[in-house]
Amino acid sequence: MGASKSDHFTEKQNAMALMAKALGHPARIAILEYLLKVDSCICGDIVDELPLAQPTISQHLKELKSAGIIKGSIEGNSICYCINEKALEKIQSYFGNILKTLEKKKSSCC
Amino acid sequence: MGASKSDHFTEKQNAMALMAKALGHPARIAILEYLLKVDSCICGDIVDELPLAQPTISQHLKELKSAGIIKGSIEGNSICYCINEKALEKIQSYFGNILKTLEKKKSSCC
DNA sequence: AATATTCATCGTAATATTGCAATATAGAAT
DNA sequence: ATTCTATATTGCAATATTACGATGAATATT
Repeated sequence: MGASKSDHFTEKQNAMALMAKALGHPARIAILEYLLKVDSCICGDIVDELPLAQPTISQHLKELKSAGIIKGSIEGNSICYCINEKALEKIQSYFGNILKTLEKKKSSCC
Repeated sequence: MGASKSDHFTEKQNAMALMAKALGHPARIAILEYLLKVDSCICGDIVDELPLAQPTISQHLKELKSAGIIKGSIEGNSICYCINEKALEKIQSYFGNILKTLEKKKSSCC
């Protein structure tokens, strides 16, 4: 196999999994952090920052974009990619809710 | 290939990617949510809750555990898995910091 | 002790991911 | 127009993931 049975889960579950998956690679985490460091838009090249070839980075950017983690596009000769705040806010609130629920329960086990 | 070049990235980046990757599948998100719903420990069977075969779920649990998202083990004839609060707190604070930095910058683009 | 129950592991097939070289594309600069 | 520069796309090889049937190990139940 290798294909996940996404039709059996809820929209929300699939959406969260998609974003998590996009962030499930150190290169893509590094890209996110670089986008954060270099103000919002990268008008330089990420390629020099990461130990990966240009096509590989381009692919990672594509994945991050299709997952909604980043947004933007090329503009002439320079990219204009930046972090999609809303996506991160969704992640933040998702885990925030889980943690809130966990604290309420305070069940002792494990 | 298919193997990620994790040695080129920082410990923190690899750690975050690992946790994100573990959550990058709807079944594992569903397991997390089920663990939350059923108090801390599942002493019943998740298998009946999810549309997946028992070996598959066992595998997903293993992955979640090795990523540190959940903890516990079997006890006699029943499992005792529960959410590892600390892992979720790490995720929460990671994205919290990013969002905080983003707000400070408030650069308009894209 | 024999059987049932519950979860883990093994083996394996189908598919996805990762990474790069080669190539394509598109705007900028000359 | 041609060349340069920066990014995307394609094609491919190596490896990882997902899923399940079959089997194994350990504890309960009878």
